[in-house]
Amino acid sequence: MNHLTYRLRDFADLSQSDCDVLDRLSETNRTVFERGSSVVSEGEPVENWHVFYDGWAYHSKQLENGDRQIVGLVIPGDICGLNPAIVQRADHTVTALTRCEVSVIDRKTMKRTLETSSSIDRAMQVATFEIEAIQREWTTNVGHRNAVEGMAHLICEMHFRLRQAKVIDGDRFALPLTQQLIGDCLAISVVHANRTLSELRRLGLIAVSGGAIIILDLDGLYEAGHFDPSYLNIS
Amino acid sequence: MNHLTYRLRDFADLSQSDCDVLDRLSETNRTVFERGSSVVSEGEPVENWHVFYDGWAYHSKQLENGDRQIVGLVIPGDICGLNPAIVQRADHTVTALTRCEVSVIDRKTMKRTLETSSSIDRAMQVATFEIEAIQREWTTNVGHRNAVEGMAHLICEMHFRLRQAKVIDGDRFALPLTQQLIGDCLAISVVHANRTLSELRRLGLIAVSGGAIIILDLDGLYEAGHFDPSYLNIS
DNA sequence: CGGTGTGTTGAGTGATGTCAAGGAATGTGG
DNA sequence: CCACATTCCTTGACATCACTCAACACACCG
Repeated sequence: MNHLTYRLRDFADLSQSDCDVLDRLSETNRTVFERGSSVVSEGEPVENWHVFYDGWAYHSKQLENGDRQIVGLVIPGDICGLNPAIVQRADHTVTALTRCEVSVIDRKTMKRTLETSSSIDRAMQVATFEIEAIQREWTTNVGHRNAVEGMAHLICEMHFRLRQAKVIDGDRFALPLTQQLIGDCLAISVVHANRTLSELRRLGLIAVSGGAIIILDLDGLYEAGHFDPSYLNIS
Repeated sequence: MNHLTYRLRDFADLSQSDCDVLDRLSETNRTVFERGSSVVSEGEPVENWHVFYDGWAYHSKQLENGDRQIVGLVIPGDICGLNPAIVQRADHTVTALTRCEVSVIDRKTMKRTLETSSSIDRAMQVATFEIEAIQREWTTNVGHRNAVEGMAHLICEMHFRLRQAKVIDGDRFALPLTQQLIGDCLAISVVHANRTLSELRRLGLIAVSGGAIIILDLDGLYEAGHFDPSYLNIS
């Protein structure tokens, strides 16, 4: 069983044959997207499903003044929420943060698969709803929390999701985001992102080393970010 | 055909029998929620589908410090996005802004209906994705736009959705939100919401009269809010 | 007719943005 | 292995948007 299938098992009870189907599905049409390249572009037709076998990406919306709001992060094993059966034109862009291996599954194949297995269908729906719940939390994070709280919350979320997805198992993880991009997640300027990160270090909550975040005080970080992971366990 | 069914026809091709089914569905179990009452409460199990035949509501998340972020507005004919087939516990609260007539449809009945008609199934999925797209736009609105832009955007969105849903047909509509609640949508304080509203009036974009918004200059308002409705037409 | 929720306005404060400059890290071609 | 470019990080000074506190006006309602 590959790790994508493994991941989707968290979302629904999958039979052995479901798992085989998913394994095959994720291994065909494996496409590589280099760091910085667009997987889906705002305004363009959505033709295929994109399932991230490996690599990170971000969902962003472009603003008039050149700013960019990041509306979601994709980690290995995530599906990209844009459902080509429903969405005609993408309302946002998906960009690879690292080199990504993506299973590009065309609409029809996926349709047939979902019709054949209600468990897989359910797993995809649950995954979609998790994205939705995360989105609501982000609105809250960006809106009502200050920079320190928001950044602590973001780090907690990524740590939790990475552990849940079994991508990591300790309190250290690579975060392939520049401070500019972190700022775009939280809707703060680069300069302020930098100061806020320093503040979290000063508080002894995290350390940073070569693009990796080391969580020094998880409880403290949860508290600082008012992080409550229940939104990540909706089903 | 009742107006709820009429609304869902925007989302999928519904046959006459689909419409009949929906009519019957929305007319059974019609429950009234008085202004201020909770339709769904954060943390509690989600047992039923809620389809708003009439009335406004808001989705909100409670914060530690007593603040509240409104993460979405429900207008007549909307479904409440919480899908009881997927979501076990609500990650947010849904509260009636006006007296609401809600069709409360239990999970099993809906399941049977969705299995019977793929068009209805599709309509519900499209409605769900529209909510998701709106949510992304709100994250952007709250994050990267200042108070004037954000408020202009919010008014544009509601005006557009109300027209799309055929709830109104002119440039005037009742907005059953106090300035406190408007502030909670945009993540600004009441005081600032008040000043921002005055600013929009001063700019000659809108007028306010007894809880109703009158749009004086729609193009100007679109521009002020950088409003582009394409996210509301995803399918 | 007083109470309660809502809207309005002023004054002072704080968080975050902008601009600017330089330093560290990383990659590339010679 | 070095020279250089580029990207990213860091820090300081100053500006601004939005917040808080506070007071009062207004309207609806029992």
